[in-house]
Amino acid sequence: MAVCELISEGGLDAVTVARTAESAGISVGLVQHYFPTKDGMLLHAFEHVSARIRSRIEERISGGVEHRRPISRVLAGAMAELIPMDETRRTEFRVSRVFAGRSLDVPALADVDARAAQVLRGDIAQAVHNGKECGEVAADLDPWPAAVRLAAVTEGLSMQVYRDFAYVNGVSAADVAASIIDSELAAVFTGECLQYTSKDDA
Amino acid sequence: MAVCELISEGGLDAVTVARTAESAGISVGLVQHYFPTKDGMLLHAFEHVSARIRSRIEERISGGVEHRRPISRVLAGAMAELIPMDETRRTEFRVSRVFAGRSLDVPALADVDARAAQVLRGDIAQAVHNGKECGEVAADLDPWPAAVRLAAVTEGLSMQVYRDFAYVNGVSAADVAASIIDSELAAVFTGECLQYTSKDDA
DNA sequence: CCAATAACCGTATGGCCATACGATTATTAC
DNA sequence: GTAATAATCGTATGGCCATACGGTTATTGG
Repeated sequence: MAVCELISEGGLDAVTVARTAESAGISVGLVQHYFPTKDGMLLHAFEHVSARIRSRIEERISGGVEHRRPISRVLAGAMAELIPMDETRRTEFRVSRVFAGRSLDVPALADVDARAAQVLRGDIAQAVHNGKECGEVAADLDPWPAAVRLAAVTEGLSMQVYRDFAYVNGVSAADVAASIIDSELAAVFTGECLQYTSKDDA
Repeated sequence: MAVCELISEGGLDAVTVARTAESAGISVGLVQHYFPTKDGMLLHAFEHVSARIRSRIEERISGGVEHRRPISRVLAGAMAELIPMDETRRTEFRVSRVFAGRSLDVPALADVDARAAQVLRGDIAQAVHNGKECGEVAADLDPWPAAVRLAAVTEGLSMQVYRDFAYVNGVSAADVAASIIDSELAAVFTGECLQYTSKDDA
């Protein structure tokens, strides 16, 4: 979608109907034909990128499960998908973050954003749950707080990595991120975080 | 600052020079007198809120250290300061997040954002380092990756909490966040995350 | 073949906004 | 007291943009 291209280059301000039309090689009238209002166009674009990211993640998980790879490895790969470490992921990150920023004021966008986050946590929780049946995860672990934790650390890391792309003393930010994700997964899977699960039940 | 008020109500689009002037009870000409350009005004506002948040965090840390409270408790309090759990923190979160969104396209804002993140990590790392001297932290722990991890989890949690303010089956999002922060701190302080520190050195 | 529907175009317009600008009043410095 | 500097105002303007609108060409269904 042309909108995403414009956003990634110059942010939401760069997205005018005229420019979008030009960038897509069509006329202003036509984009109006498809999207009577600009807000609708933006909403559609946001849904579009959310869906794409989501399907990548889900493919990665289901693919890994099919190949009987250990759940922790599968999740590590899926979460790494969200870290902006190469230029492609970086632009994707930028686009969804711009929309997320706008979500703070536009309820329709906030919906998409919230739903995306919810789905991600759901997928993670599902994977953790599967891990139980394979004996990879402690049986008394509540998958939901675990999923919140994993989703949070991934999202937070993605921003740290985005800001400081090249990192301290030679170690790349992406490597640090991967290591942190690994150790988070280990923590969750060895049941180290049971402590707050039980605390919640109190 | 009137700008922040407008942002928190209607996002950056709601911030026009005229409205800002009105909201501040002055004339358009006067705001021009102080900020020849609108971008400058925005930049100033962003610096303003960044500095305020930062000073709150730093006070909290230095205050805790003075009272000889355990570092892990001090850090937990400082990090909780960043979680949007009440209405005040929520609007503050919204404002800084709106600016962060714009940072993706405006280098000047990106600078402020990156610097703020850097300072936060620095403060955390310093606290962790102090914990060593008190024997609270394993001596061979590199404070920097630990700080990255803690900053990331805090930032990620703040967004999860913001999106789903009221949370699943009666447990408030803020409680979950606090528990997760606690367990993160425990993990870092017991040296559980040494694994990625050593991996980095390899 | 022909209507109706969809794809597609270009221009016009009314609104909003950042900034420019000149004027007016307070404050300070000498 | 006066000149210079700062604070303050109101209006004008030129630009950009979303949307409206009327027209033209394809596509399709019967």
